[in-house]
Amino acid sequence: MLDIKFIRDNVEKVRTALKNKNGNAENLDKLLSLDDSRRKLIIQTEAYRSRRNEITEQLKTERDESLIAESRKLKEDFSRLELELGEIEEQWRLALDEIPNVPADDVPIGSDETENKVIKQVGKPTKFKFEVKDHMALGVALDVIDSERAAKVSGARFGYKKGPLVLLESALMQLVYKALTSKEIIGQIAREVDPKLSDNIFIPVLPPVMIKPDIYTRTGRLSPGDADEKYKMAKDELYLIGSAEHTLVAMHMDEVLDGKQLPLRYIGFSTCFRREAGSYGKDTKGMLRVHQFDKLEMESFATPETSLAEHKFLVAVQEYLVGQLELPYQVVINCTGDMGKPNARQVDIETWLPGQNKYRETHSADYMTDYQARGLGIKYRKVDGTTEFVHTNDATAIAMSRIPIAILENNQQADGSIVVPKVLREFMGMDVIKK
RNA sequence: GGAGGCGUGGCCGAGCGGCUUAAGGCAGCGGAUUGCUAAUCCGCGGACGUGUAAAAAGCGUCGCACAGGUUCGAAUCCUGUCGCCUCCGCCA
Repeated sequence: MLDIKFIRDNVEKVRTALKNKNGNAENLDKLLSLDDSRRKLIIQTEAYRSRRNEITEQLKTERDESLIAESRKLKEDFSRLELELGEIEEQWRLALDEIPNVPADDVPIGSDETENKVIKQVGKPTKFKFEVKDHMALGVALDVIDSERAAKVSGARFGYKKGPLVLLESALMQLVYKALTSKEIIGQIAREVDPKLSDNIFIPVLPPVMIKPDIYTRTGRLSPGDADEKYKMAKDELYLIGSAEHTLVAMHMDEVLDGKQLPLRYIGFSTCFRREAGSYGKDTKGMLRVHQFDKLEMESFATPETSLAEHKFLVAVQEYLVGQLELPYQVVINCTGDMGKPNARQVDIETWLPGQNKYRETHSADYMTDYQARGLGIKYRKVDGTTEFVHTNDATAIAMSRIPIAILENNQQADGSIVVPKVLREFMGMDVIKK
């Protein structure tokens, strides 16, 4: 959430942000009116409490029936006020949660993904001397993808991945762990972004894949509007996470971190669950958009001074990984209408998919400033001894259904076999995937 | 799922109806003192409201897992919820 004081002092800025992010401007007016009521009620209830405390203080030394009567009377009167305050504060809180983060200055203004801006292209779309197949045609022929049986067992948008494809995913994981826990590699990538940036390695984490509703809300990732996108366990009041980010960022909630250990970087692996409720008819064939996939996600807690550089660093790590795999890609800065509610800035990496003859999103990097940290109560102790909210960043390292698809499609041969990227061969124990 | 125990500030830990303004200690930060370091002494630590151009000071309210209740008054008593620990049961 945003700081209410910031909202009060920057109403027009927040209003513009809300409009640019396709939010409802009425939410802000509602919040401001609730904020006004809330403050008035606080002043009233505090006056009552102050008087009650005075009475209590006097009654410490001697019993006085008239004071006791006054205190009783006060309680009757102000219990009604407190009830009202409680209701207003609840609505105030909900309204505050609905206000999105303010986009960074360089974020393009636009209403949907068509207005995202390509800021960089690396490599060229792969050329073939034969007719290109998509990952489903390749995967079925190689007997490494089976979505028909998955449909019988679990429904649409699921898949069985088999054989060398499983080894390929395992190899990708090992590549990520090896790179992200290497001081040399991380240090080098960091220095190229900003010479002052830390070379702290990423700590591997296997986080829970279920999360409590209130914690989910506090991450800024569960609004009434996007609840439809989440799977919920009916009996247990738990959601299945859509990304390891959700339980990684919440790992340090209500904590005060030691400023000296920042940036605190994690690489989390988890299965991700998405209902894809609003995507009927999109990417219906194949494994590009599925209900369940595995993903390695980077999460970083940094100081406000370094967080933007940290965001750019995470994009650089993504580029390093895609570069290692020798896949053609482009870097896109998302426009205001196509970024998440908690984001101040969002950069996507789109990898070339020959089967679709298009660049498709394989990575996303989210710069949240203190928006999530405020909701989750994550602070750090500064050198002067005071505390402040940390800034959070998250970014995809490798998303499993999509990068293997890119490898299958970009590295296909005329005979339907797949050349394994050089960096994965040692982990996979094979150079070519063939029937 | 059953039985018992326990949740106090960044950490440890006392308090078990008003003497608490949450003792004391550790760590951190600021200051004083000091050839340096160390030691010692003093002060500060959260949230909200008010205050301010903005801050700060000051003032007030809250804050002892969370939510209610009893009481003139609750960290302390009562109820519910959550979490952790021990044992039993189940289980990869």
